[in-house]
Amino acid sequence: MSPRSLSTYKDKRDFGATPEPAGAPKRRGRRKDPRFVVQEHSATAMHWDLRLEHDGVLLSWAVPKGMPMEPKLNRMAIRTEDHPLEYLDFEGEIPKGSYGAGTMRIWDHGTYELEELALEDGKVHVRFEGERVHGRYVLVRTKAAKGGTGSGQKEQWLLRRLDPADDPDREPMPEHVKPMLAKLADLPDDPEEWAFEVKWDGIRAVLFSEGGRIRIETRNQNDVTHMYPELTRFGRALGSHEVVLDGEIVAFDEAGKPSFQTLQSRLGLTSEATIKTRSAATPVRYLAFDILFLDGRDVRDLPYLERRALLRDLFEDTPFWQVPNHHVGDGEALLGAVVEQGLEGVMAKRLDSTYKEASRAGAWRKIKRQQRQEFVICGWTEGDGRRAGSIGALLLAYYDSTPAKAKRSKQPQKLIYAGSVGTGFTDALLATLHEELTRREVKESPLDVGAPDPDSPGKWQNIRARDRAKSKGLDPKTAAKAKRGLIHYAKPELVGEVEYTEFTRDGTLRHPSFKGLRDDKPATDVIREDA
DNA sequence: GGGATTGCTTC
DNA sequence: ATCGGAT
DNA sequence: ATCCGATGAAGCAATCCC
Repeated sequence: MSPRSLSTYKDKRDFGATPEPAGAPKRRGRRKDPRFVVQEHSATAMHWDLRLEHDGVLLSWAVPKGMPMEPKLNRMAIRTEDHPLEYLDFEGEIPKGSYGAGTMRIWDHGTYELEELALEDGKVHVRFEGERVHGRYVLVRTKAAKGGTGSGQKEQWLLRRLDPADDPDREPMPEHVKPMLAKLADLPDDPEEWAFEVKWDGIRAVLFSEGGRIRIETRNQNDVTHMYPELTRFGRALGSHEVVLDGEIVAFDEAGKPSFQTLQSRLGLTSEATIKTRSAATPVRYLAFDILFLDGRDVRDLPYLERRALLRDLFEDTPFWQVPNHHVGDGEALLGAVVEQGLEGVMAKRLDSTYKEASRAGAWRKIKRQQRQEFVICGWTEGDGRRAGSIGALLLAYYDSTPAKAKRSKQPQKLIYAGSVGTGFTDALLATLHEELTRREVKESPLDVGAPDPDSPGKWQNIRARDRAKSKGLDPKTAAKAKRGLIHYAKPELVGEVEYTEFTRDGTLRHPSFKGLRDDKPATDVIREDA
């Protein structure tokens, strides 16, 4: 790489195809201070190009993560070929197939003062006077590159800011965030104090973006960035902004409805190939509903509405990332629409609330569209831990037809398994249930369809018994046997009311919770009511 | 190789 | 996820 | 207000096992 010659620059380009300037080395004008430019270059990989006017050309480095804005932070910089001076003003689209194809935008420009320039020694000290960058910086060639052989090898440098950050109040971006939580509740009585959003049935995801690159964490701070390649380009859309967003990763079914079930084929993937095919078959969308950090400012202390305003202006919606709407005041209308469309529910957020990490204290509420109906109790699983000797969960079922219909069609009623419920009872109720069910215990399963079958494997067997068996030192085989004894059946006489969100594809209840025994309805009248 | 089981994560 | 109970 | 430990369904990955 020889300075003052643009041969490398020209060799790499076809000036019939690219809008980039052809240029030639120029003699220094009367200009006092040399100029510099930082261009944001969305090419194969997002990066920034730093160029310094010197000796009739632009000395150039590609900086993958952009200009460091605070001291002590090293950013990698790859020395690239000198560019012509005209490139100081270049902005535009480099067409596909050309060298450096992609969008080039001027991120900052200005003048700089040269304090030291020793390219041979791998050392450049400058003081930038730009719009975004001002201060002293140093570029140092790394030892690794120095020892490298061959002139064609790219030189690796480090770019570092020497002066304190321009903004003394600048805060570091948080590395992890525990998402704020919502309390299950009804619509607030003072709706004018609240904003309402759709509750999206996906997975909670905090998105960090820095230097055009994103990182996505689940609510438990698990890194799932690589599981959603279709979101990678969101980083480019955010450019050099440093941001932390809170939102939801959502998949949509054929009908265009958000569907957790659909999303599930995207969860827990590790194989690169599988991720690729699944992301193509079932792409997800990132719905950003909050912003927690922006360009050196922790905005979690701003009230909800102000955060929403920042968020709305941060990027343009695409099919892959969007800012879903919020509605101030009218929660009932939104809830009505949500129910009508079969969505999961509504979030209510206090207009004046700040973002409180991991807090479920009530500034956010979730109002869920719950289903509830009666089910026949057909048995139970034995409990564990403090439930030992009592009930773990109740086996639930419903009849496929009413007694009248069964009579007309001369088909006997069939009991259909509907999953089990293991929460919602007080200790007292648990005791009552245990007694009532024990009194009705039978050997054979009363279930006709989807019945838990101890002799064939199935997920219904997935009860905590295996854990208990293990803690007793039993081998897995014995544990498997052991758990067969942990299901008890009962005459299908008791009727209980259960709240749930929906039936799964397999016909069992999602998020079931027990609401109480009902004795005002004969068991044989219990049918599925949701469809 | 493939089915069953277990582990872990999401909700 | 939901829930009850303990802290 | 928060935490803890019971419990639910479902999917993928790793391992077990024949």
